[in-house]
Amino acid sequence: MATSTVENYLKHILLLSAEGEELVPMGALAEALAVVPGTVTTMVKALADSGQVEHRPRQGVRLTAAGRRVALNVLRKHRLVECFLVNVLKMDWAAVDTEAEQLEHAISDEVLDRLDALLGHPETDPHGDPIPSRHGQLDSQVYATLATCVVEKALRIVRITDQSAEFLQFAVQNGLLPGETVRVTERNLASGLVTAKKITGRPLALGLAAAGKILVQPTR
Amino acid sequence: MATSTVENYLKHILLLSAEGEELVPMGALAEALAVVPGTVTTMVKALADSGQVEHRPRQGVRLTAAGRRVALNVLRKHRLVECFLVNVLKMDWAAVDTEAEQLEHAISDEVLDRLDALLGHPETDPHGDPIPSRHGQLDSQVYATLATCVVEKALRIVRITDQSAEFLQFAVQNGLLPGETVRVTERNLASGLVTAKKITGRPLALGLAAAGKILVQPTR
DNA sequence: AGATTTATTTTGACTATTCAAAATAACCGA
DNA sequence: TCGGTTATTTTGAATAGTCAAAATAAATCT
Ligand SMILES: [Mn+2]
Ligand SMILES: [Mn+2]
Ligand SMILES: [Mn+2]
Ligand SMILES: [Mn+2]
Repeated sequence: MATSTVENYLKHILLLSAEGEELVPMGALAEALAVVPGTVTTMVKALADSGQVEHRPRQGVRLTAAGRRVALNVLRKHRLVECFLVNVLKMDWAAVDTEAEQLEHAISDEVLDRLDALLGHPETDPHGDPIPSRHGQLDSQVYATLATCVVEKALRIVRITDQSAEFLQFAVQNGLLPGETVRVTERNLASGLVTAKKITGRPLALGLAAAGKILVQPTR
Repeated sequence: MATSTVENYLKHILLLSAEGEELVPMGALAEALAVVPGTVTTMVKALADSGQVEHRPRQGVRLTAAGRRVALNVLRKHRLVECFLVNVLKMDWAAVDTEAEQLEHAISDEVLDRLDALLGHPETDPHGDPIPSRHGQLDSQVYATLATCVVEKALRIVRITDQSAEFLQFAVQNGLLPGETVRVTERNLASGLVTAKKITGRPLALGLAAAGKILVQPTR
């Protein structure tokens, strides 16, 4: 029923509202969807009429329960498709987001379930992003990032939160992949510079913004 | 570039022009696409403007070389996706056409190539329909059907030319699948009745129209 | 408070795709 | 050759989604 435009709006509202409550500003949504703000206002009013979102004029949007259900299903498709593309078709880690952006609207729930089984019910996609369960549960654990973690401690990378091919390529080239172990050796808030080191490797310098996109966890 | 609407128009024109030359009547196209004839006239004129088809007013449409290239690529996607759904995901033979109808517009050429390799470069889809090659070659062999074949001779089913779930379910239930061997024991043009028999099985009666949808080949 | 900047909404217009219904052309039998 | 099907095209209108630019409200800064 929902067009792929509607699915994209709902998915991005979900993604931009980190956990549940918050109102997503219209401008942020416009930027995420690459449309002008006026377009978002128009569409959001339509989505509100169909009961998928709540629109607080001048403040932002938030998903209704119905809208959230749709959004989670689309997100589940997106991430499972990425798993399939990487694990089965051996596609480039950095390229699959673009592919999944289309496929998430084209696969049925039936295909979704079979893909899920084929892949062995994965819990995260290739970038470490959690896959919503078939019943709409989404892991919302908060992780430290290379910009906020303790210094001089070995940490496991769990997730890369930037889907752009450019950033992902940078990550691959420097071995910053989910599962790898790193240690921040230096962090200078003033200069905005973070230095990280993999167990076996030369020190790597990156800016605070980039460091903040790499989520880590204590190694157990 | 081409929207999925455009891709569907081109694909159906290809399908309706059996081999190359013939003009496809506007009405036939309208029926295949499940839109009213006026819509087809409008769209076909637009497709002609963009150089994908040639429109002979009051006579029909035909693909240009450019349009044919697009159509073959979509058809290749459709049929390879069907192979994937049946062979890898073990989906119902009768249901995959509907799924592929969407997926054919969502997968990239890159994914297409990898699927093709994963499947071992199949030559036909699960219904026996030939898969266009990566370079646009489409097998156009003409086969006999249960409505036209010689009587009392063992023949191998090579293809079922009706994508509807209804007909395909009927075919499965009676074991009329590509690869199976059948023999027409009786054919009465006047009554429009054909009786076929599998090696191991009771005689099966079907109408001429249905019989014409089952393509066969001499067993070698 | 008053002026300025910034975010959001409105307005008017455009593209793509579709339908209903009326107009027209082509074909066909008598 | 005329009148009646039948197929196709036209016309007018609708829906979904989008943009540019102007209007407005809210927030921020003297
Ligand atoms: Mn998408
Ligand atoms: Mn991802
Ligand atoms: Mn299609
Ligand atoms: Mn098929």
